Amino acid sequence: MKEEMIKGDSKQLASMYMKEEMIKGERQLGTHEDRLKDEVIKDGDKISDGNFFKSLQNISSTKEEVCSPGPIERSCMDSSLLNMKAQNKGQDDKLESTRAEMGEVREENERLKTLLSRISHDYRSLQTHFYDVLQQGRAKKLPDSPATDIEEPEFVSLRLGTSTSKCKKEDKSTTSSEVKGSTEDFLKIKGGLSLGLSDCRVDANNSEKVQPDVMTLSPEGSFEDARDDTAETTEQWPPSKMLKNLRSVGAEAEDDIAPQPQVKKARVSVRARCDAPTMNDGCQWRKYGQKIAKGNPCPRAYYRCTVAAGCPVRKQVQRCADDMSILITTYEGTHNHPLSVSATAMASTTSAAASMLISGSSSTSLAAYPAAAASPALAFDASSKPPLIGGRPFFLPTAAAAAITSTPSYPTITLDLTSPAAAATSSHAAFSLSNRFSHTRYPSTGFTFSGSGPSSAPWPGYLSYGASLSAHPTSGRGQRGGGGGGGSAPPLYQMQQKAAAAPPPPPSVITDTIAKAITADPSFHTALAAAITSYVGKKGSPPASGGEDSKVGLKWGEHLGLGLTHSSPSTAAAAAASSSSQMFLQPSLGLSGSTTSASTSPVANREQAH
DNA sequence: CGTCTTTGACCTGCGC
DNA sequence: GCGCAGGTCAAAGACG
Repeated sequence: MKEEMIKGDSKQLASMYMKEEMIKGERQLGTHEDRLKDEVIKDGDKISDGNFFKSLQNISSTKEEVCSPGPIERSCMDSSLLNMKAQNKGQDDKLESTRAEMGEVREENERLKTLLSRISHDYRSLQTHFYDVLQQGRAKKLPDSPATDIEEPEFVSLRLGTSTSKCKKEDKSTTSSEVKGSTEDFLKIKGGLSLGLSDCRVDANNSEKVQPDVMTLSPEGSFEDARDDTAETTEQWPPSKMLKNLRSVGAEAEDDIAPQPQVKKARVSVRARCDAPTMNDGCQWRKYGQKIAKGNPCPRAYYRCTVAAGCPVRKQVQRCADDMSILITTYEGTHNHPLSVSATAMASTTSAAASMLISGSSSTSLAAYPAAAASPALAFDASSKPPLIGGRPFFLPTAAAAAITSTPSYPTITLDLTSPAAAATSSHAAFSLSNRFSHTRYPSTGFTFSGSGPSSAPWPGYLSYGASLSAHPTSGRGQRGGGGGGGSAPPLYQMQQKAAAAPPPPPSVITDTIAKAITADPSFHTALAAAITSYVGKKGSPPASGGEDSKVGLKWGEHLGLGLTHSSPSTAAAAAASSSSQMFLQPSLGLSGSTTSASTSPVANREQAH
């Protein structure tokens, strides 16, 4: 019995020993395999698709080496050899599955490559389309009228817009002729091309004298709209009272100007958290009035652009009744002078939004909705710098959310910088559209941009680009002495908005309306292309006009969010004046807002202006 | 002294 | 036509 027990024990011990050896072998094999796998992963980048399976074969051969018994352990391995072989079989199976997996990965990689190239192609197509539009616009303009006439009407257009100021300030040192001259230069340079929408409303009487030749890249009927807009600029700005004065004084040509019905203007409002009295948008402003608006205990301040004499651009600044930290800035009018970079950024941003809005209001049913609540709307006219597409750089500063609001007279688009994104330190802005906007014309790309900045994309899938918008303490005379615009002397671009009454329609209606507007608005596409170009340029290598290299394209494609996003109504307190029916396009604007940077200090600002 | 801000008055558009 | 609200003017004061 004992012997049997001993024999049995020895057998058990022997089998246990063998098992231990087997386990050792397995461990060795496993460890080595893991190591090899790690190596493969580490070197994954270096291993091309073609070499990858070679690598795998190497791994398996290495395994075989590991499995070959050594002389020392031969006695033990003999018995475990069979098990090891079985194990190897299992490993081979694993290897096969891994190979299959790798094949799938490779296929996916190919798909991604294809997708990337397609995105790149889409981008190029968009750019090409932009240039086409640009060329068409120029071609349209050139045959229209002789060169001499081309410039004059443009001037007249601008001059009329500022005629009052001019008349009023003629006795002052500032010469309108200077402004005119600079404007003329710009127009000469750019051929009067306006990428914005201009109000060119010309009545019968004026049409003879004033033939706005402003060319726009706005939608189909854009030219019509442009005329309307220009007229607005030229005839609307001089308040009727001023016109009266002019006439009484004996203004010659102006005598024929018939009283124009209130031309509706599109406005773009910017909501941003800002402790300073006003935001630094790069322009010089002079306060000319203040009023307590109904429904808001905070006074509304009225500013006039003083960068150039006679600049018709005005803005309203008012704090939000619900949240005093929110500053609502409203821009209106068209700059008739070059802008500084920062101002250009802001102008371009708002102009893009306004352009979108205008096209929508003119071609869609926005106007069909009666106004329910007045909101402090602001229209912003943009001038821009010429570096890139069609000589128009596009910066989307810090727009967080775009909202269409309705006012009795003005369609208003609101850029809400108070969204969570605004809290971010990012200075990039994102201007995005909900998927609803994209389904019509760009179903594949969705026209949703992906953020590029490290922290600028609170919403994945957004392209952020633009300049920073910061607050500056403009107390007292911080902005005194409005100098000229930036030294870069950008061409004159006009962007004016037409307005249409629009009440707070159901969000879906608004969304659809905007979708229509956007998808049917070439000007928006233009702005978009410009924005992209600007973005690309910002990435470091300012692309030569018309030639982004493939790298850029890929980069853009990399950031292109294909995922469609849908905006949700911002919870930010809407300005008391703002209608509750705001449709936010998608806040993603990192607003460095109240953070004052050296470059945005009043002093720097002034220097910049000079 | 020149420029800007303040602020009350005035003008205009709109709704009733 | 009247009243309301928004927008603008312009004299007075403040500031550098």
